[in-house]
Amino acid sequence: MARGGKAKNLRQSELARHLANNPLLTDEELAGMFGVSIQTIRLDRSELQIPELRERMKTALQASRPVRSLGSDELVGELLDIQVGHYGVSMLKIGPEMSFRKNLVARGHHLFAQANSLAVAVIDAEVALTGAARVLFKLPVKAGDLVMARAEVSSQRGNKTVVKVISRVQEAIVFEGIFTVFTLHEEGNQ
Amino acid sequence: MARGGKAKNLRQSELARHLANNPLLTDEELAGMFGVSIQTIRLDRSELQIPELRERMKTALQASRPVRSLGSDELVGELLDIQVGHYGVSMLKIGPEMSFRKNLVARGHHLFAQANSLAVAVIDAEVALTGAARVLFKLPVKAGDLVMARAEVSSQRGNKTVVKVISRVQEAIVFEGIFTVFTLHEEGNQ
DNA sequence: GTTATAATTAGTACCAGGTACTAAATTATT
DNA sequence: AATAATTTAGTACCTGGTACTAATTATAAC
Repeated sequence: MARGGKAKNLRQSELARHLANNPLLTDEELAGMFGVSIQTIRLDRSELQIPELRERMKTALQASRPVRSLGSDELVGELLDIQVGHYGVSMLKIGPEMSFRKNLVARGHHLFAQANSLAVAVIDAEVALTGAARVLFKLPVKAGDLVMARAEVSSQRGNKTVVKVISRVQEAIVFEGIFTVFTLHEEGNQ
Repeated sequence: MARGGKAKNLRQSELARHLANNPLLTDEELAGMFGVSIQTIRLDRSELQIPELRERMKTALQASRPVRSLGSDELVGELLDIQVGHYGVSMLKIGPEMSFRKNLVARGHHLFAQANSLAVAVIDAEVALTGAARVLFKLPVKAGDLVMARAEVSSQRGNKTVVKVISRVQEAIVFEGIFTVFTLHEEGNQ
């Protein structure tokens, strides 16, 4: 091949795609997949500014840890301020992985998760569970946005607490929710 | 040191703790931290059956990926059946990482995410966004449970569609939601 | 068909972070 | 002092690279 370099471009974009999906692929494996030499893969990577395996693993690990986008952790987002029993504030940075691919609008359940976990965190009890919620997605949130959620306990009777959460992106209200949370005193299972 | 080996035991348990918190530490760094030689660290690791850096990174990455408990994918759960515009069914297996550590009860937003993403998937449009939702968490769901969500389009006027979602664990209704979803025709950004 | 250039492949020296092994030195215990 | 546990040293080898130089092959343009 020469000047055109269509095969090269195609291979490189495929390569970038593969590595984005699976950062654990070695140059040798990639060379096998594309039927080219290891050196070619290394040239491709250097042209595409894609670092080596170990670096990719590191960044992939770091990306998967600190943001705690959703899933394993108790709180979704970063807790900025809290006064248990009264209010709490958390911040969530919307990443592209939290958004629809087509338009990069954040998927609703991420905003819900931030608000829900904040509402539960604000409750002054060992164990608290959401019993009901009413939510409004007032404006679309886009990847890159920083969502600030503020939860306030608005009433508390017995084991039933109502928490209001308002989430903003730069002053604009993007989400509102009213969460009814029930507290359980230990052994709160069934 | 000899028979007792208190210093050794202490160092080894500390080492295990450190590596659990941060799998990226090299033997050299660990040797520095504990003031011993690299060889000692390697002996410790082999006695503790702790693999080398690269392996640790791999397993840490895999642990953070495959479940996709929430985040990157378009649909939360596994799509079992769908008739776009009418109904959809999805299944979600609740893992311990989706639950509160204290009582292994699933955190509400996972059920919400399953229902929300299913409601959006069921809509017959390029782009659909949740505008509002009313949800009820009727029974606690525990780690290990298989949640079946069924979404049905209950009304459609203009760009506004109402979808009802009912989630069950073995016949028992654990979640109900009414989602108001708005469709956008391309370029649906702002 | 020849030629200039792009693209690919080969080869070498070097590096980090290891494994696996052998052997020596150190330290604690009795 | 003798013995056993522990630690350190040293060597050969491995993977998955970087960085560099040089040779080879393909292709478009003339």
